[in-house]
Amino acid sequence: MTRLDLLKFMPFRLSRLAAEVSTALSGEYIEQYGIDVPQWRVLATLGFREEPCSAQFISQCTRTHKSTISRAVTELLKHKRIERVENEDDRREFRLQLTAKGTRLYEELIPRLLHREQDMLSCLSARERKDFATALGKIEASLDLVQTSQQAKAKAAY
Amino acid sequence: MTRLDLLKFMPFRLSRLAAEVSTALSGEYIEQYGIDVPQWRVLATLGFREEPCSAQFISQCTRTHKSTISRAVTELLKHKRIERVENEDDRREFRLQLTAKGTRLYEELIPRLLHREQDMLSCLSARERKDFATALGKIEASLDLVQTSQQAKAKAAY
DNA sequence: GCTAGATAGTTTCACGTGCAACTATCTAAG
DNA sequence: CTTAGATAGTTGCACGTGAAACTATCTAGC
Repeated sequence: MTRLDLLKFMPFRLSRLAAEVSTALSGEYIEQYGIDVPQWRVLATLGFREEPCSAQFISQCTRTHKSTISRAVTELLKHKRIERVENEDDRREFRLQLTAKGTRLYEELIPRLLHREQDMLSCLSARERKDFATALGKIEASLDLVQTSQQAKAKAAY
Repeated sequence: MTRLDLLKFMPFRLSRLAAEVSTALSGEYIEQYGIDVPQWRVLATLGFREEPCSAQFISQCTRTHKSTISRAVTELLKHKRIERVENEDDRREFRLQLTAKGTRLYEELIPRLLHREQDMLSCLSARERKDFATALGKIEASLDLVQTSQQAKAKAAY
């Protein structure tokens, strides 16, 4: 009889680890500002890029369902952390960007989160960290998860 | 201004990868039998161990909320894939075990899932796979995620 | 042997999310 | 110009999940 140790089964380990990491992060910092994971993803995308982005673009970049992004955007708008700019060329689409308030929030959040990430990886040597990231990249690629911003733009454009 | 590329941020990558792997697995095989992830976790735990386990034990092993396990157990019982054995020593607790039907299901599922896992990791060399698993183990350990069956038993016992 | 607190498991409730339907707008074909 | 189909974004709905309350049972202290 073939058996399977769940604790050594990669899908389970990934799921467990992702859940733990996510709650560790959102619990300590994100929740503090009353923003949840989807809102954080919107902020992170807008903060990282220079140009304003459409909701569609954010949805594809972050691989988050458009309705989830829509609700996150609504919430961020309500708290004036982002703002919408009408797109003259296509009035279905809105360009989103951080407000001054949103930028401050972003700049407060980033160092903390990066620090947390480093904390989490501090159990690995520099070499191990690099290899781990590379392996992750290969798996992502094989699952067709690698969405470059170029591809997203291309997709968004079509 | 410090920036953060979400696509290179480990927590995001883990979350995305875990979600993708999970749906790939559950979509193709688990859904086929009408069992969801929590039910699969119960089956996997019961199938892997020889002795019947309590719901509590499964909850701790799989790090899944006890109410979720409770619902999964109810569903599995309904379809006669597992059965309950009264515990004479402690009548609050029920011991769970696979039925013959459940065992057949388990034995059908395991090879497929293991194959899927290998598929997923086929983009890595043997060495890379080993290193990846080791790194994952270190991160799990640093987050105190490593729940050995011994610890679970100890916890369950107290 | 009673009582207070702990524990196993269930159930209720609130909430976040994906899907599908919907509105508004754009584009291409005739 | 009109119409059919595509696309951006929103909303209603169904569902799964975690927290907390609840029931039944166990254990320790008196």
